[in-house]
Amino acid sequence: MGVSERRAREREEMRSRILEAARNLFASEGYDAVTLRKVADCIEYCPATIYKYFADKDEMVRALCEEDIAAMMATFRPSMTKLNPLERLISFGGAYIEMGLEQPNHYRLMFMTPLLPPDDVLRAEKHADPDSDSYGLFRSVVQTCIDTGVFREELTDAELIAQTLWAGLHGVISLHIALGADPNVVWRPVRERAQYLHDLMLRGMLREGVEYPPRGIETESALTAM
Amino acid sequence: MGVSERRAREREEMRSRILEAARNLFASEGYDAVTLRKVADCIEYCPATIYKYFADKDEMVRALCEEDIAAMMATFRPSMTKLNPLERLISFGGAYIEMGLEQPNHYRLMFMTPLLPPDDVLRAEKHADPDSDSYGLFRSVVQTCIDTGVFREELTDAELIAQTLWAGLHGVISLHIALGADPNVVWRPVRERAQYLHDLMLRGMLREGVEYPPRGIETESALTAM
DNA sequence: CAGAATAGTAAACAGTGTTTATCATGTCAA
DNA sequence: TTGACATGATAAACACTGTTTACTATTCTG
Repeated sequence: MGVSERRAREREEMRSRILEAARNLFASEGYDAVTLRKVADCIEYCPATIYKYFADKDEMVRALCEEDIAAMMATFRPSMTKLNPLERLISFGGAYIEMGLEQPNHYRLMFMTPLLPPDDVLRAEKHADPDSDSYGLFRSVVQTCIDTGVFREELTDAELIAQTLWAGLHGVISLHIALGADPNVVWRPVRERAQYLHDLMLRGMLREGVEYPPRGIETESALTAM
Repeated sequence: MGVSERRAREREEMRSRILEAARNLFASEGYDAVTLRKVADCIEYCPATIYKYFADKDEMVRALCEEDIAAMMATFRPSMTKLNPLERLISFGGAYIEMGLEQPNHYRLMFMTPLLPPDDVLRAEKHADPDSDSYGLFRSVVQTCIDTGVFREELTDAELIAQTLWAGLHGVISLHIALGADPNVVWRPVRERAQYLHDLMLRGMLREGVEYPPRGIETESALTAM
């Protein structure tokens, strides 16, 4: 009965071939540049064939995005064990920033584009997978910081803290992606702004007596990811 | 020679009629719902006519957005004179948050969508107009705060401060617009998060001894705008 | 070996933003 | 007043989208 396994494998290979054809287009030119006809031409199949592997264009590009982002965040995981909770948090933020700046098209689709009303029950289960649930991982790091007394006494809501830190970094990244080329604003360097806001938020949250680690930690982990 | 004035006026009226037809569609259903054929049907003209008044769809919708956003921000201006610099800053932030939450489609187009390479020289001059340059106004409020000793001594760069505060608030708003309906995140109420991050940033910037004003100021000005 | 399931395709469908060629009309100088 | 001209408006087409349908082969399976 090895035939069904082979079929599944061939199917997976075809799926990957489609995604790889779309990947270059998307990463370099964005969502609109990914045309089903272009992708089909690239792999020498007809456009309708793609619908045998993906429900629609959006599902295809989102699958590709999730793969790539999960892969980038995965390269960051090993360094987590070597650091203390606060360093882990800082390092995670740094990796997130680099990810957004290096893959703006990915970032734009995943974090700056509202997803259609799901009406699809399969999505919810898919995200339960901790590898692709970066937010869940981030929140658990925040929880660890709370448990080890990193934050001020009154800060007990991991969701609020995680969402606030996320929003801050997301603001710098997304504003840079959307308006970074706007000539009407004299932008300060985006990494400096990200660093400054990151520091500002964390210092405002730290319990008195907890020392803020020197910079360089998140830079190292970002370098290993490149 | 009143004929050319009348012509210009008629042209402006027609322009307004187009924009008003597009406004409802856009505000309630977003960019993609604004179809040139729908707009044309609505005003009982043919689609090609719109091109006599706007270069393309993007210019049309952006013109509409700028008008509406400038109008919302304008309702906020009068209250500025009554407040001290720090209160003004806080009030401005509050108005910005309300604007983003009340007009998500406007916000999305103007602050979450990269503008095409301008290659158009007219745009630069247009934005010199201080009424539509909300960022310039905001930065000037920041500068006043610097000049009156609101911020810590080392904070002397109005651009950096303005861009950082903007990024923070933008992060909360844009993340809410893009992923606020994501069932995989247990979101805390968006206004509370905006308030918290706003406070967090400002408190981290305040000079020692400067007291942080109580809440309620920005709520009042937001109410007058409704 | 018959039948079901699947991969793949050509062609069409229903939209989109945009351009072109053409017509009508109101303006203005000769 | 008339002829030239600019302008507003249009019908029709263009060049694309994403997507669906009807129809082939091919391959596996009971």
